[in-house]
Amino acid sequence: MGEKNLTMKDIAKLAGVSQPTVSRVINKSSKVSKDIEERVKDIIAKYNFKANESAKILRGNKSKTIGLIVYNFSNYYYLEMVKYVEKEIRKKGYTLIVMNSENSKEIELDHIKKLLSKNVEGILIAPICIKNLKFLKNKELPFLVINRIIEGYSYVSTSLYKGGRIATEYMVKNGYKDICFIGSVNDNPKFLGYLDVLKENHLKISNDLILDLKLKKKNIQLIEEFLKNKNLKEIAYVTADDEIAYIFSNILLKKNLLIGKDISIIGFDNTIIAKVLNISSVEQPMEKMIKVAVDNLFNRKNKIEIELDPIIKERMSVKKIDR
Amino acid sequence: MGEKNLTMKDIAKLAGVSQPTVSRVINKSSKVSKDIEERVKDIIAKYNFKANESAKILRGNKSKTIGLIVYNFSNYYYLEMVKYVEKEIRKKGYTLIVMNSENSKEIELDHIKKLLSKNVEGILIAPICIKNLKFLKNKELPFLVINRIIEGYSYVSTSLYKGGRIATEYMVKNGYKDICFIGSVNDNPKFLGYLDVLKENHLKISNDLILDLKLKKKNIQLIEEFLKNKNLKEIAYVTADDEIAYIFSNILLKKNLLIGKDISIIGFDNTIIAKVLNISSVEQPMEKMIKVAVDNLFNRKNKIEIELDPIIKERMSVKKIDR
DNA sequence: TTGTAAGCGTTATCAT
DNA sequence: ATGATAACGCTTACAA
Repeated sequence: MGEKNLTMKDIAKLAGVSQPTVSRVINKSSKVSKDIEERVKDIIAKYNFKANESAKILRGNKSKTIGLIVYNFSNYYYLEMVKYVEKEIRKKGYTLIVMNSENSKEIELDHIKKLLSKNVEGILIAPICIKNLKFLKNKELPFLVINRIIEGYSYVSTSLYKGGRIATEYMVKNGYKDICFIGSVNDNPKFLGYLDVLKENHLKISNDLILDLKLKKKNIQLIEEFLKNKNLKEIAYVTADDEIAYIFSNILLKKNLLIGKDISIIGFDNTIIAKVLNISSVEQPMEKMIKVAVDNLFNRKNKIEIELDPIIKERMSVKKIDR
Repeated sequence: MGEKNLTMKDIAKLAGVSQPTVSRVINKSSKVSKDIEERVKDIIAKYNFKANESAKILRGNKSKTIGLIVYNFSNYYYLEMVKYVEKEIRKKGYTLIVMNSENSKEIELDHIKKLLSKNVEGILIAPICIKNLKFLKNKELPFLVINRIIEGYSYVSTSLYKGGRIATEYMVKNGYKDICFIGSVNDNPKFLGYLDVLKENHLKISNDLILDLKLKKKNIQLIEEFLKNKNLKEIAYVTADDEIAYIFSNILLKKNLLIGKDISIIGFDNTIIAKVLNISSVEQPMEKMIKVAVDNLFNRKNKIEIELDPIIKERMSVKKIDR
């Protein structure tokens, strides 16, 4: 009980050979006689020996580790990302370090520096600060922006602009003229997609139809205000994410308005929330995105700019209306 | 672009001092003259230098890293765990390696060996194989079983037995005599809690009330069978997790049975699913559990056996009935 | 106060 | 085919 990790030296002594020979057996880096190989392998198996990675890395070996930095975990979307990234890199024999920057530039930079000092082979980052990316760019380390499109950097993302578009187009196709956008408006491609579709269809663009807030419980009054004097059944709601759709729909339900019957709403991200809530949602093909990202993280010769198309996962939360 | 990571030697050269002096400045390990300190610090800041961790570890320093091994990520419960573990250890300046053993003993052992070779300072593990724990026990490394109670090992967990009890007692208190258990029965403390409460209250224990299956879509027929010839409105449903509650409730809803009105059901884990579904659920105090686990991972002198109490998060999915 | 040198556990380059 | 040895980048004991 309480044994220190064995070293190659220990294994070597147990096998009665020199330490480099153990290394040779493990790495098959040069010929070793059959009987010595057997002997060493047996001891390695018996003790579940695994060579110290720090020493290997210091010597110049790969760390077989990548880092994932996201700016929050409150959205289930990013938690799911952890699941897929771990799965995808494990296939390649890699290990995952997970970091949350909590929307802080300083924490994000700390994380990046830490990953560099840990000799990771690559970084996947959902960034909040371009300056930090600039710093990373000056390094030898491969990195890829995920889930955001940032000019001048390699990224693998889903087009949130297109997401905003297809959600809005979906409502247009279902006959709606008054289409609300609920969610953050600033610097939000989803919102731009929403606006463009309205313009193209000569539909009303009005502050009256735009609810720009992070929905919190204390905002219920604001929402009540927002809903006042509206013919609710003729309005469609495009939300910036499922969480918002959830909170919003909850409020509507308290007014005895039934989703898919009285109210048309579409979520974003197709998380477990949309599934359970049984509402349509714009799905970002997460698994595919992560697969593409991981595949491209290392083979990166040129800049990579991949923008995947979102799709709508339909769940009957939008009813057709006659115009 | 493409710069290699700097070393202390590089910093030393830039500052015109010896490499150990740089180390001294960084670690404040001994006195350094004011002006040299300034000079070195400026260069470190300018280049965002951070010392190579592999070298430090090899030299005997702490890795400031811990590993988390869980046996699956399909349950949202474990994804949430990632969030809290990362948060809790980040407070202490630690970094998190996340691994999924995918219910495989072999993968689990590989993960453990990998973490050892990476010189992590501790391991939190939701294990599937006691033999692997035994292996870990022979090492110097602190580790803690989370979310399971395994005799002979240190653990921080929530009592699933008590969880099964309070869920069942809740139904008893609400007047039910026929209480169903839905979920895996083998080696499941929740199920034992359920059984004990039924016994203590002299209530019917019958295979007719126990649905032992992992609910999949293809099992719908089995469920239909299960529900046949039952007076549904007089039965309460205790489920082994929210996911099961979700699938089950979906089936009930298709029969136009309304939760909280026609059907009484309680979930387990109080995940986002229960929240969105708006059903009561047995909550394991995850954040607290992780806090306790992380706090105790390193300060472990003796064996630690902490079993937290679950609580019921009430959401009106259980209606009282007259007996 | 500062520099020199040893050593952590590997891999790779030499000899033998 | 195998062993001795240097080097990776750091911390620490020792020398100056």
